Amino acid sequence: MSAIDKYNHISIENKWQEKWLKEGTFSPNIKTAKKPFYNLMMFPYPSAEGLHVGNMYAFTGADVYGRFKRMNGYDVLEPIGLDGFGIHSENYAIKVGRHPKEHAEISQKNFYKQLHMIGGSFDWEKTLETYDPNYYKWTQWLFIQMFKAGLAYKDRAIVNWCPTDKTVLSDEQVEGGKCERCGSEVTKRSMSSWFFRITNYADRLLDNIEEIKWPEKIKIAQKNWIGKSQGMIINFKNEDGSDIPVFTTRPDTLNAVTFIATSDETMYDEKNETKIGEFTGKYAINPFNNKKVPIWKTNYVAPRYGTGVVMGVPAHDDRDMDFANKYHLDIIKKEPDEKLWKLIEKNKWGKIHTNYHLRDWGISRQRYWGPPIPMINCKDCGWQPVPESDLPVLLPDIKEFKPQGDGTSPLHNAPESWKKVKCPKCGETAERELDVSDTFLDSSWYFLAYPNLGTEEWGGNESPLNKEITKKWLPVNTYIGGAEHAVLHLLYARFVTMFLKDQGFIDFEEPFPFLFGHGLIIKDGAKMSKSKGNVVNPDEYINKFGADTLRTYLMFLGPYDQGGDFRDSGIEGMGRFIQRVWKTVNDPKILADSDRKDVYNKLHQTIKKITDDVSNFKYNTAISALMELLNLIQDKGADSGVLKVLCQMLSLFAPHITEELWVNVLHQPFSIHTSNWPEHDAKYLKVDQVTIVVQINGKLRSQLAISNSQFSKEEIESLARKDEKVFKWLDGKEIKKTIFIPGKLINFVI
RNA sequence: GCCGAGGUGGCGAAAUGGUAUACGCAAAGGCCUUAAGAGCCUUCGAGUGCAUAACUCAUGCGGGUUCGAGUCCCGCUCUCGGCACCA
Repeated sequence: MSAIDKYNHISIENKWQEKWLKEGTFSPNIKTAKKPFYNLMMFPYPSAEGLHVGNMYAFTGADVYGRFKRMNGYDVLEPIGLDGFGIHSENYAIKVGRHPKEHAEISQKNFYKQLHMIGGSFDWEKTLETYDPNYYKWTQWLFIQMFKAGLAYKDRAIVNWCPTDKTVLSDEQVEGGKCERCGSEVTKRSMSSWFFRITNYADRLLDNIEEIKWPEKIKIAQKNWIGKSQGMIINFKNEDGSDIPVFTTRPDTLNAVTFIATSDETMYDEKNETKIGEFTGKYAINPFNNKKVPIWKTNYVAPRYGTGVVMGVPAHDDRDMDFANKYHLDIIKKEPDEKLWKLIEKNKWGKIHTNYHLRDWGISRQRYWGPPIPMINCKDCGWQPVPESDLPVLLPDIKEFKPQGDGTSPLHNAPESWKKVKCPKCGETAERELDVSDTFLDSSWYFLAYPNLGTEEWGGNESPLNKEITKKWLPVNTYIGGAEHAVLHLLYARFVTMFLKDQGFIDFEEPFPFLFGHGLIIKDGAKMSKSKGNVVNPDEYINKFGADTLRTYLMFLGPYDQGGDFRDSGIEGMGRFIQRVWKTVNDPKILADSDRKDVYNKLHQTIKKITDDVSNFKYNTAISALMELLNLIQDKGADSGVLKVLCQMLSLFAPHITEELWVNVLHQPFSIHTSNWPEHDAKYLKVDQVTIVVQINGKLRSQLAISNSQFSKEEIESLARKDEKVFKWLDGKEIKKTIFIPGKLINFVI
């Protein structure tokens, strides 16, 4: 390598990160931006170990896109912050014996340090943390708006209870009967909790799915979760004449009902496929034919779906059939009758009803590390919201913050002076709500906050949203994240956005019209997990190879929407590529007179390909095109114009080394990241030397090198027939048909 | 069970219905070096073959459409994700 030094990533990456920060290179002017483009990656929660390579994969893929838009003339806002409130952070703090507040400070420092190291084009003037009182003031404000609109209510209900985290969970936070955070078996408990009426928005949440550009699988997951099903509620009669309402999507099978199955909260088991039942000794009367059918208590009817009672139709439902077989109940084989629908309505035996799987969002958490729910209970006036001018309700700094386990919140340990408060309505002594709100409420609106940080509104009391700025920057242009939030964050954020629109605070109702779901990074063919000991820590690799190499490698692994397999040997190869770029651009010999024509053709093909690929998030093929270009440059030489464009294209993936080359080797004005994205010149794409493929019956038999791609079918055919290899195949055979595709191939059918 | 994404060299992967295996990794041989490392050059789907001649066979399996199928259609199968007694 002689005269040219090996690239030293440590000093150079640091140097440019500091320079970008100092110059505000990636901080658009929120007020005056002409072409605003909001490029957002899903909010990270700072985990115990710090930034995970999976986070880095997500952020880098989003960052590449943001850089591309910036170089195409957009004022790109790419903010980052921490979703640091919540059970996850709190549990870790408990584990290491720290107060959550103290732990948050430590992990914030570490997380932001790592986020600097990965070289994202973040706007460091626009960071936020959900545990910052300036932020959760508005989370509490949002709760109050919900309450004022009649969409927040407190009710005693059967709720999901996680015995390990010692708190209530929403339906969305229960996955296959287990807590989505800690994996413990979730139990049921009757408790008084706050709920948001997300079910009021079920139809809009469902209908709008058609209009948003999201990955199909995420859209389907939301549709299934909302679970709209149309049917009827039919009233069977008890023997005393009272109603037994039954929800069914198959009223046309009312003529084949042989029993009634009721749910039982204590018997119900989501995973148990063995049907258990108990005859109640009572009978119900079918309104259609006045037939008496037995009423059974069962474990297979979901208590919180429909009316919690099902009409048993063994002939048309496998579950009912299993049950009837087990307990020797009647089976009536009758054809379904469409006319029954009308008959039921006409005779008022029942009415048309739409049922949803979606249920109201349980917001209360019996934990410490969250925003206190801003409500006050007065024995005379009932529940009253905290006056908005009194927000935020600060989370009291208490020593006994651990979850209690008896269903009460740790805020019971707060001083009386905090718990007792004057009723905002009558002024008498009243009590604060002691639960905190769900972490997912914090993250349901954070994207609205970033552009509004620092505005007059943000510092005021009316609403955190400046109308003009919000209109300018929102909705989010590209939202990038994993599919694991399909029915959690993504559903809540849509709901909250719709609500704020209805309240007149914003004028759009879909927060993320475009969502790109990236794939999952695995290690050596297996999912990363602590127990397997194969978790990739990005710091190690950044120290060893540099952020540029790691970023480019992650984007090269495979298609961005499919994820990829992280292998140590692979990243070494990418390290070699980055070193080769350094060496090539620094090499004075590369500028020597050379076969420029081939290089220019390749360059312009590459510009076109990379522009197309990056527009479509096909980063892996964009990088391979850059490798091909570099290979050709090494082979044939290049002028500085070619080298500049090479650096610009690579800068999306490897921002530091390319800045260094741009400024200090190619002597271009700072910064490469705000330079204009290159455009391809069509004249270089016209290839004057083409290869025509000659096929016999669709099989490749020969190739013709042709200097003019405009040759006619006749000219090509005669050239092909003269070809020795082709002649051998055609000799003595009758040509039935000739297929010709200009500039590409000719196929003789014999 | 339902829904979604997939199955291509030793490996990660690429291919608007038109040259399958680009790009990279690993491997082998060579150059350089006192040596090692780094770097550079060459080879690299399987088979027959002296061959860098020619041919045959290969994109999970079986059919089909087409001059031509990894790509489109039908039927299987396996893997990975998500949902699930939702009536």
